[in-house]
Amino acid sequence: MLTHSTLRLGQLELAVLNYLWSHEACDAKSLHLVIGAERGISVNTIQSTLERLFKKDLLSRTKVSHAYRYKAEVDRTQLLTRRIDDLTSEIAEGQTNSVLAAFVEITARLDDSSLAQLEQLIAQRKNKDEIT
Amino acid sequence: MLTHSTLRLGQLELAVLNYLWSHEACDAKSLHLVIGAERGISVNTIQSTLERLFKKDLLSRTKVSHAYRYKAEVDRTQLLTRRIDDLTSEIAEGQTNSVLAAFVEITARLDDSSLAQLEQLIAQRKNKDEIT
DNA sequence: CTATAACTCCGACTGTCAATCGGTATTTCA
DNA sequence: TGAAATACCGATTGACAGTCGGAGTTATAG
Repeated sequence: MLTHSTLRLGQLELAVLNYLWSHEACDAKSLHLVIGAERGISVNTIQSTLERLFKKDLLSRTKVSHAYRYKAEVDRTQLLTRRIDDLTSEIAEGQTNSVLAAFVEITARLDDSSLAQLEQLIAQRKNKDEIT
Repeated sequence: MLTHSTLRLGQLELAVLNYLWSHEACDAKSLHLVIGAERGISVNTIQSTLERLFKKDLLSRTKVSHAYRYKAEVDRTQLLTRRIDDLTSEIAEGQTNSVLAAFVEITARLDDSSLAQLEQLIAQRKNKDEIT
């Protein structure tokens, strides 16, 4: 019994998501032009990948004429949060101190501007909590 | 061509790691007693899993009599850091701001003091840079 | 209104990898 | 030296992403 409830994403799925995170809604055909053609894969492969991501609720779609236009339903931060949450339950088993230690480890490698950005994000968050 | 350079770990591999993170070095037999028996799997399965983790450099081993004793070679924080780094390159493509936002999001949910703790660590870091 | 082009959807096949375990080789110790 | 314990190899299964062909459906041109 292999119950992998954890969200798994392949290379092509990630490429699609990454593209849609910085571009407008696309149909399979135009996505094939920008990420499929250079890989030498068919439009159908892009199509299947889009459907899979749709079924995973990571994309939404609307029919325009006779083609679907796909759009990212979750953003980078949401997906990262979800994946890190998965890691937390898998690896840290609820022990939060290891998670924090990893965050510190990673932030320690950042440059000054990123560090300042992080400070600002924290300040925003603290502010929001106080208001609510 | 499916080049999944990303480190992937199954349920049993994680169970083994989690156990070894909080216990002394073990051989396959004793590990089977604590995590294998309840799952109704054979000692050989534990053995294979240990070997796989060893090949992945996540465990080290020393021969004691005619059995290997396995010990975790990386700790929770190191593995978390590595996996989050993987996510960063997969999902964030080097853009750190989304990663930082996810950190803040997760940290904020932990408990009241964690966010302040993270903030303090950043302040220390910035201070250290100014001195150097 | 119909034929064709475009698109969707389903199913099949492949490759990868964790899980699983049997069988054989090897090692230790009585 | 032989029996018991252990390691190692190989085969099998199951899950899932990637891949694409073909059948079915829809839209638009003529």
